[in-house]
Amino acid sequence: MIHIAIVEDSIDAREGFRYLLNLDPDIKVIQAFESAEPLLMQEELLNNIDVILMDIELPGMDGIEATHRIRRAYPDIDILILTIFEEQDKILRAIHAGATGYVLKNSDPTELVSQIKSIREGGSPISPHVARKLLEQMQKSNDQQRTPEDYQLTKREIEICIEIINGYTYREMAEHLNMAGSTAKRHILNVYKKLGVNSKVEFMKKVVDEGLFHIH
Amino acid sequence: MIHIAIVEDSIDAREGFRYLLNLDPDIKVIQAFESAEPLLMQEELLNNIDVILMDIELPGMDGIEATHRIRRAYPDIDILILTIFEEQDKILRAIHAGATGYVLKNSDPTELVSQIKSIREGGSPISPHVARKLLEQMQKSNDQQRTPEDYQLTKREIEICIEIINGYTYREMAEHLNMAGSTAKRHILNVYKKLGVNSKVEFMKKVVDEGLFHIH
DNA sequence: ACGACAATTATCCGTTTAGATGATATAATG
DNA sequence: CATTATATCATCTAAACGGATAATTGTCGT
Repeated sequence: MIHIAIVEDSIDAREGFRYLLNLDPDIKVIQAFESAEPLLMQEELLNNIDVILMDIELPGMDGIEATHRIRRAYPDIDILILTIFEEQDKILRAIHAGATGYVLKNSDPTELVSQIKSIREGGSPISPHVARKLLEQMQKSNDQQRTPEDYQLTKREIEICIEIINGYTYREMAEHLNMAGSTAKRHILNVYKKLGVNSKVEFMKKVVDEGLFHIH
Repeated sequence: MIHIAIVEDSIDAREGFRYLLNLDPDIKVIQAFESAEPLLMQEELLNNIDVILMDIELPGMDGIEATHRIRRAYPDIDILILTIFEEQDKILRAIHAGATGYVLKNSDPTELVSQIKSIREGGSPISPHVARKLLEQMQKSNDQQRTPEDYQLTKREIEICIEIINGYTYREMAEHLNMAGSTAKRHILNVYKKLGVNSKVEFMKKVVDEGLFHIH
């Protein structure tokens, strides 16, 4: 039996979902809310539900913020975003807030039950248009990735780059790599020329922008 | 009419998909291949198909590499990965290679037609288990994000931080913000104390690591 | 053998930083 | 009212940095 709470400000949608879901013998809608705050205060309820259907636009706290708070306090609850919004911005924020799925309200409502069941089986239902936005986001960030080879950095220069990224001074990196400070500097300046930058900070920026060297 | 090519090494699966898809009046399977290389050489074919169903494990070039090459040369072709693999690694590589969708072979085969049609309508069908892996990936990297507020940076200090990130010197940022260079410095050093760093480079590293300030 | 490049070191110069110290003014807090 | 935090400016020092120039060594390919 899957226990469900609904947070949805439109009474029609709210009661529609409640009715639809209760038709399934494996699902029980415990309570439906028109805003997030009342749900957040029901501690004993939150300890006994499995899935929350969450709208984004709500009076008071929005569904993304609510998702964030609930997931932090009750990591076992799965939250399925159910909304009309398909802006990349909202989608990403919802996912970062910890949403388990993101379904558009214009989807086939009869599929909602199978989507909820799929959540309990370890899946994350995502409407195709939402998924497209996600993929585009992931592909975009990967578009103009560069590598040290693209700039024809030499072995030694690459070592130096890593030292810079780790915040060392000329002297320190020279010690680590067994060379004179002046040599370390020579290499760095060559790297600057090759990358077209003029300082460590610009260098760092370029490294981050282009994903040169995988930091962390 | 949606024109389709299939790349799938198992003859049973290949002919099964071909049969299944040809049942739909809006879909026509132009050709089915058992490996990627023959498809890549059919230039005139590639100029006339809309969607490719692509397996990952193939004799010779794998489906991910094939996806990469096709997408680079024919960006208008949508590629739907259709595979048994649900490892995060393969999923991510396929997406970075430019896949438009990623469906598991154990999905309901009768849904394949609607998934292909959803692609042509700008969607990206993704099996729920695959989507879960994607969301987990996106959420993981977002775990220990910090904000300027977490370090109680003041308005002025935040302005200074942005100047640093943009690579300006004390003097330059002082001009931009209408203050003396010494004041700019004063602020920076305060920021360093609050963040626990000792130089611009360490500052940059922290900003990158913790996602303080959204660069770009 | 020659040239091109990588790697190494050094020196000089002016600028920029980090760090310390001190001072003033204003707003918020207790 | 006293205290604290913020914002402002100045001065000083030592270290680090960016830029230019020059020289030596080894390797690789032509």
